[in-house]
Amino acid sequence: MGKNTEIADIFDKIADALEFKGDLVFKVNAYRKAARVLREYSGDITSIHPSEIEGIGKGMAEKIEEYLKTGRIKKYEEVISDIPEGLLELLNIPNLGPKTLQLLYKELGVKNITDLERVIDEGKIAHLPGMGEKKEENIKKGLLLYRAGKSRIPLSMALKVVREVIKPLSSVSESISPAGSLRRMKETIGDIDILATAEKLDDIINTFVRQPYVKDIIAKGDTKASVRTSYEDLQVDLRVVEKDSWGAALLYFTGSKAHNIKLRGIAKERGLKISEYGVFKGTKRIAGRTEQEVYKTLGIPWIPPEIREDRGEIEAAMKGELPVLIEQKDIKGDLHVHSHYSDGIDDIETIVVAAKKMGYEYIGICDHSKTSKIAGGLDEDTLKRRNEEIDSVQEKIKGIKILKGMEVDILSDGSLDYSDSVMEELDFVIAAVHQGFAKNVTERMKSAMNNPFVDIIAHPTGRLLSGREGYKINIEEVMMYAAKKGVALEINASYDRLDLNDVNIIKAKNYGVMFIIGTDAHRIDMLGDIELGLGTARRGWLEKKDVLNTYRWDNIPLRRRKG
DNA sequence: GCCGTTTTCGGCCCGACTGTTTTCAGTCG
Repeated sequence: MGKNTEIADIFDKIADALEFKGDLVFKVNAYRKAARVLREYSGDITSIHPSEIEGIGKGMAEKIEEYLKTGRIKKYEEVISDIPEGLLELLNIPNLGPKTLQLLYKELGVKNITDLERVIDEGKIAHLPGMGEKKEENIKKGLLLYRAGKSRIPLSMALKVVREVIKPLSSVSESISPAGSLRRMKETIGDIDILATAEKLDDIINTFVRQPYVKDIIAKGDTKASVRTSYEDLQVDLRVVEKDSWGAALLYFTGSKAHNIKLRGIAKERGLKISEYGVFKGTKRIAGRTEQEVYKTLGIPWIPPEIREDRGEIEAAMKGELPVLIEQKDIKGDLHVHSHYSDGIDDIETIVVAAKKMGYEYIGICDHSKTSKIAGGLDEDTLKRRNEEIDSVQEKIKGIKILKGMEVDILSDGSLDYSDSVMEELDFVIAAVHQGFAKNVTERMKSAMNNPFVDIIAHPTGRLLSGREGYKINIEEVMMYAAKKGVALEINASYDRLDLNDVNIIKAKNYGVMFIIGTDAHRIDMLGDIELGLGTARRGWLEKKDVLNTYRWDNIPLRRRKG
């Protein structure tokens, strides 16, 4: 874990503690904001003065320096000194906020989750001032959810669910769109947000809560309903608005929260007020039908949802320096597809036909090398046979170039799984770590990059969204070396990887790294995962020129061609 | 605690829904 993250975690804990104690909301927010910007900061915190970062002032900067020097922050130790360990953890329980927790602690002596369970069982909460039967019931429900460990689901699954959820609502809606973190293509999704509009607003709400996928109605009002669905217990929030508010509501509901807060702050400075109903001058609505209209009142162009994270996009928009983000139509081919020669399902012809159908100009067949035995890695003879088959399929199918690639293992001593003479015969090589995750990975990757036939490093951090931590690696060092050597880093689009992720992409781009977006498809229906990789690349501010597989094959700036 | 093209003091995004309330606090997003 980097220093940035360590300090961010402490700031978040300070915020929890202060909130619990009933300190000023603005102070609490200041700590939360500092934690967020620190966590996402793309530079080296030790090489600048922290207060240069927006959201970090004198006080925070002092605490950061204190931590870098001594490894601790006194303020943190002070604020938690009189709070029992494990108490603040209870703030993660839905429907249980700081005020209620403070009440339970003071009046009933609740110090941990066991205590909380006990006072619920004994029915003690309902008798407290401001509490009642229903509040107690809601806390009980929240505790069950918390126990179930309701975690975030992968973007790919959320995209599938949202299509199912929207289907039956389309006929009663005039417009309907996913919003929230799903529209921003975040790698994992907490709950699904949907915005809709129609002549009769309550029709949509009523249709929605009656769907067979609704397991439990959490809340239902005139303009908003929340339900728990039978899809993995996923929560779906539906909000309906008048047509004139569509753009303002879509903006508001898409977030991120930090992006909205900044926009609203800027509006306020100019005597305007932005809400989900529109932009207001006094009581007069001056915009709101489209997102473009809302941004325009602030004098800035429309900002793509994927970068609405308050990571400098609003400032860039004001200066007219928004990136022109990469799009699906820019992708000329997929360079990371496995065939049945290793651990893929489909034969080469099937893959090529599918790739052609996607409109690609080329497709890179990219199997595992010999050491990856479990994944059916190819020895030199099998590789030769595979390449001959590629030649014969190429004879048969025109209009798409089939490339001979390999995902070559980086071995535990940093050497590569094939000799140079084998790799030289290939169109391109992706080098990858598949074993020894804790063994000198940084050095091994650098050593692999010293080989002139290595064009790309696959899934550079090795993390899996489903929980695997990834390599023990200094990723900044790898980025710098990749930039120096002209080796591209992969944005692996496989639903469980999305590696590099958004923040690392921004960092790598700043170092001058080039990228590929590869699906790592093991069957042809996974070629569509390119959508996930594109979303991630866009979240990383990438433009067409940053990504190798947007170039035509004859002028793709591969390392081996640059000499 | 942060911040400043009205401000170094006095602001700090805005609203829906729920449950407890005779006018509002808490939680959530």
